[in-house]
Amino acid sequence: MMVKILHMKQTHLIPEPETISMQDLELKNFERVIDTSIAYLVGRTSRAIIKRLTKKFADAGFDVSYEQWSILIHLYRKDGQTQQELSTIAVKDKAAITRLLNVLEKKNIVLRIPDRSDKRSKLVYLTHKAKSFRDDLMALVEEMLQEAEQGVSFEEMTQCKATLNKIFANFSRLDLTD
Amino acid sequence: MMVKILHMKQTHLIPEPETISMQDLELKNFERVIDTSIAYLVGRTSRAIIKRLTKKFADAGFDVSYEQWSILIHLYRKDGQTQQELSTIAVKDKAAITRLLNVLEKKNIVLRIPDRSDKRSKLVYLTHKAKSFRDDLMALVEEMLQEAEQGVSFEEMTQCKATLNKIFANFSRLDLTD
DNA sequence: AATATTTGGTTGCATCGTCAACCGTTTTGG
DNA sequence: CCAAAACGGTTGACGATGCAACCAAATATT
Repeated sequence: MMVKILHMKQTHLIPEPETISMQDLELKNFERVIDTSIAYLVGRTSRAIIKRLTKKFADAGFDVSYEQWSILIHLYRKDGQTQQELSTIAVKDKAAITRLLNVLEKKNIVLRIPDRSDKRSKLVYLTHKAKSFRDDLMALVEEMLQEAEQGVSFEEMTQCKATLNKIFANFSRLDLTD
Repeated sequence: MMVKILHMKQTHLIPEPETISMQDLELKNFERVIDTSIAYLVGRTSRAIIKRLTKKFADAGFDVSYEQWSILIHLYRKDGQTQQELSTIAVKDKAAITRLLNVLEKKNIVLRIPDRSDKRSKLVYLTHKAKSFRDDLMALVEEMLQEAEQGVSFEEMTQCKATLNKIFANFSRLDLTD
C-alpha cells in the first residue's frame, strides 16, 4: 500500500525530486488517513456537538443527556411509538433503546404501555413532565445549532449535509450487501 | 420558540393559509432539529464509519478496535509520544487514553516506558507486532475511505471537510470562552 | 529554601453502544 | 392446524466515554 523508497541514497547536494516526493507521499497518506480523514473529522465533530449540548442541558438544569434527548425528540414528533420503531429511527441497537428507556422511565419522563393488539410490543409515551419542558429543550438545541453554524452559509451547510447523507447511504448499502 | 396558532378556527371551507403555514413551520422545525440536523447526520455517519471499520478489521483477523486504531495511527506517524500528547491529538479524555493503552499493552501492541527526564510521564512505543501489521491496517482504512467516497466528488468531499472543521472550531472557541 | 500551583497519569462512578443469547408472541407455510 | 421461522423486547458481557477525585513529580511563587 505504502510506497517505500525512503532509504534511497542522497548522492548530491541538490534535493532529489524522487526522495522528496516520496516523503510527501508518506505525509499525504497520513494526512489522508488521519487529520483530514472524513472519519476523524466526523467523529470529533460529533463528540463536540454532544459535549456542547450536554453542557447546555445541564447548565439550564435539565437532567437529560444527549442520548436521552435523541429518543425524546422522536417522541415529541410522534408519541406512542414502539421500541422497535424508535430503534430504527434513532439508528440505535434495540438493546440501547431498552436501557435508555429504563433511565427515562426512572426519571419519570416516559411511560411504557403494553400494546393490547400485539402482546410483544410496548408503546412508549411521554409524561406530562416531558411535555412541559419540550419547548425549553428545543430552544437549547436551536441555540446549539446556531452556534455550530457561525460563519457557515446556508448553502454550505446544506451541501455538507447532503454529502454526509451520501456517505451514510454508501455504508447502509454496503452493510446490506455485506 | 414554537409558533402556536394551531387552534385557530376554520370558518371557511377553503384552506386557510395561516393554518397551513403554521403546520409547515412545525414540521420544518422538527426537520431542522432532527432528520436534517447536522448533529444527527454527523452522529449517525460517525457510528456508521466506526461500525464499518470495526467489521473490516475483525473480518481480516485483526483484534483491533476503531478506538484502538485511532491511537495507533498517531503512533505510526510518530512513535514514543506521551499519553498527554496522545490525549490532545486524538481528542480524547486522558482517562480514556489510559484505558485504551491498558488494552493495547495487554495485547502486546504498545509499550509504556517511563520518561527518564520527567518521572511523571510515560512514553508510548509501538511493538514489533504493531509495526508488522501497520500496512495491513492502513490498507483497510483506505478501503473504508474509498467506500465512503462512492459518488462523492473530490471537491464535494473537500468542501464537506472544510465545513466540519469550521463547526468543530466554533465549538472549540465556545468551550474556551464558555 | 519552603510552599503553592500545575501537570501527567490512574481510578471510581455513571452512562452509553454493540453483540449474542434468550423468552414469549405472532406469523408463515406445509 | 401445527411446527418453524420471524419478531419485539430484555439481559449479560464487554469496550468505550466523560467527569471528578486523587497521587506523585515538576514548576512557579514568595
